[in-house]
Amino acid sequence: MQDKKITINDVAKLAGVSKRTVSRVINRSPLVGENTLKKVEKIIKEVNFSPDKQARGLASSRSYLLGLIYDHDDSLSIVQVQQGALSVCAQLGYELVVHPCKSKETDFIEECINSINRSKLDGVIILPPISENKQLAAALRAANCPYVRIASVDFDDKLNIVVSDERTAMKEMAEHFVDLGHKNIAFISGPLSYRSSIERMEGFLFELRSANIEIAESHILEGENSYESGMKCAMELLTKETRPTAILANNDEMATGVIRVASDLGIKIPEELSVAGFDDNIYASRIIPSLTTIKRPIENMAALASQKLINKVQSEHSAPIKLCGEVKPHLIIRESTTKKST
Amino acid sequence: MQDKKITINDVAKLAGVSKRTVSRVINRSPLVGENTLKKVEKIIKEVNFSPDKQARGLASSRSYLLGLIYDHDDSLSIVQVQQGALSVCAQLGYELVVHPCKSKETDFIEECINSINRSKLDGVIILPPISENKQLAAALRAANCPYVRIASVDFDDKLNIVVSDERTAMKEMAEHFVDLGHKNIAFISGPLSYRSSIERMEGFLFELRSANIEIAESHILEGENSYESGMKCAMELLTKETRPTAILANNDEMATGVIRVASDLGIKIPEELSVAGFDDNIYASRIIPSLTTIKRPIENMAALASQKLINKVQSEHSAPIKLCGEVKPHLIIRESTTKKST
DNA sequence: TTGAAAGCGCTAACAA
DNA sequence: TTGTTAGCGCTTTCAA
Repeated sequence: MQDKKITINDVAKLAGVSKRTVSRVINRSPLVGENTLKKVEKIIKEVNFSPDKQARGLASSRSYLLGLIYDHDDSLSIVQVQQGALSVCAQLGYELVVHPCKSKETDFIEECINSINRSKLDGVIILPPISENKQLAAALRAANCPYVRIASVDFDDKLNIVVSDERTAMKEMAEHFVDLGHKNIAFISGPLSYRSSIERMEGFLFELRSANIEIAESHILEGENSYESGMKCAMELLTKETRPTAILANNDEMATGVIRVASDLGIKIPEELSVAGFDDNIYASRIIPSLTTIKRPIENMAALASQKLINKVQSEHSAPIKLCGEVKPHLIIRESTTKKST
Repeated sequence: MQDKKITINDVAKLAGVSKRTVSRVINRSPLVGENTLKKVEKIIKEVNFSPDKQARGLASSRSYLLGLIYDHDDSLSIVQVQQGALSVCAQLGYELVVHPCKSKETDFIEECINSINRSKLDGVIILPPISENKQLAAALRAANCPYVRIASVDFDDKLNIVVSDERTAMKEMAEHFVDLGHKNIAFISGPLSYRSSIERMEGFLFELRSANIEIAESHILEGENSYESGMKCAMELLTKETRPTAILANNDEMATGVIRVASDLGIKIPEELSVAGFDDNIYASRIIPSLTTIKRPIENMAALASQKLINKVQSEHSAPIKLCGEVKPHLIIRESTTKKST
């Protein structure tokens, strides 16, 4: 901790160049002679110099802070997301600031923007479902705050969004249901105001139709993506005269609610009822029966989003950014689904 | 967003005072005349001025950034913790930076300290179990970085720690087991290198002894707090000749593992086996059967920790800090425990 | 109780 | 390709 007081001036002196040159080296400016570059870099290493973020920020009006905006109700996978984002941030000298917000309150956008301004965040990553919020995106643009949205559909400039193809993933799920011989299928959608809900639903229904299976309208319920909502919808579905033999829920939370209700009603899963979800949240593999679901590679998506964001933020400066993995969701088959009983 | 450029100079001019005076107002210095104070505060409100954190930080070598240090393996309740901390941070103008770390890697402490220095964090909150790490605390002290630890025992200066009385909570649990008539009880502890594991175990065993119940040594297993570890221990316990009628695990994760194994072995919970955990994590109420457990008010603890930390950071400056609620853990009885079958 | 001036450590014009 | 000179917006000596 001794070396904390080393400043750009010290480096400049030691290297026998000007401050400005050191600054150029730090910022990877191309306008530095090979020799000077080497000399300066050597000194920097030797004295273990790292530039002061605040000073840098004050001078260049950047903060090296990235924000993570998400709805605080819907934060189950937030840990993985943070991990993914951090893996990139740490590498590139950015810090991650968390900002859960309450999308139900009317002034949440204003509140977000204020907070961003106060901390001068260089940019933000927005998680679903508020990543779909148009007003938020517009406000961000107005405030001149770069953002990257994580979403399931391509509703923004390529540079502003990381998408996972949930529609196709849902087809896999539908195939799985078909393979198992289910015909009397029910679906609990997410709120239809979300594009992702529509995507998932359409992907599922479309593929089912290709297999000549049509879900009765009464077997499609609009849920709210919560456990409680899953229970409510399940109760409705499972007390019908002709009960479905398989239920797909828009997410694992709701699927968990379905399993709960089925259990309470004495309906055996998967023997009498197949249930599946979406997300592969932490508990999907641990509940009993373990849940067939679709894994969303949310950690990778967050990493990718960070990369995109930092690229934008650094625009002119060149930054060597490693690209990271796949963002394709895929089916995971577990205990909660099985062949339709005959 | 218009008002972004307003600086302390503008305010000073408008109020007809010097920069320095405005600064005093901002920092709640007592050396300001009543009238001046009012005048300046009025202007500040009018023009919606808020001081620039970076400039402030650069000048005063503070960052208004607090760090949250936790082991990235053990991050299930991290969301609540963040919430609690943020509720306080936001109020007092601090931002929260997340820092998961890998306590298993040898240089994790160095890595932490580096990261703290780089971002000039004003202080950090350390979550269990690494809150118990002595070397980490020592390194923090050496680096002159204020910290507050969240823990289950009082092993540091009052100002540096927020404790929840887990020992007493465990007594409640023991009473519950006794009330249910269990005598053949097993316990899966956490790693015994953790003080919290010891606390919980001793609290439990002690109270049991008061009721003249002694757990056989073979019925006390040391787990690792993970789901998998819970399964492993459960397998051992449930395949013994005389199987326990009740199992308490050191946390919900392990309890979930126990439930899984019992289910696989065809042992009915709670009829044939009572199971309980500790933490009341997100899923404790949702698994089947729902889990009897002890709720740790982790959100409140985090809020309290933030308050303590900010108090330390601001030492001389007076800061109006609302105190927040209880940090007493308590028993929650759900489906997974019941009377010993006769 | 207040103010003037000198930085905090860096980047950004503008020259050279 | 490099250096000089100003600041960024605030806090902090030190005087008044």
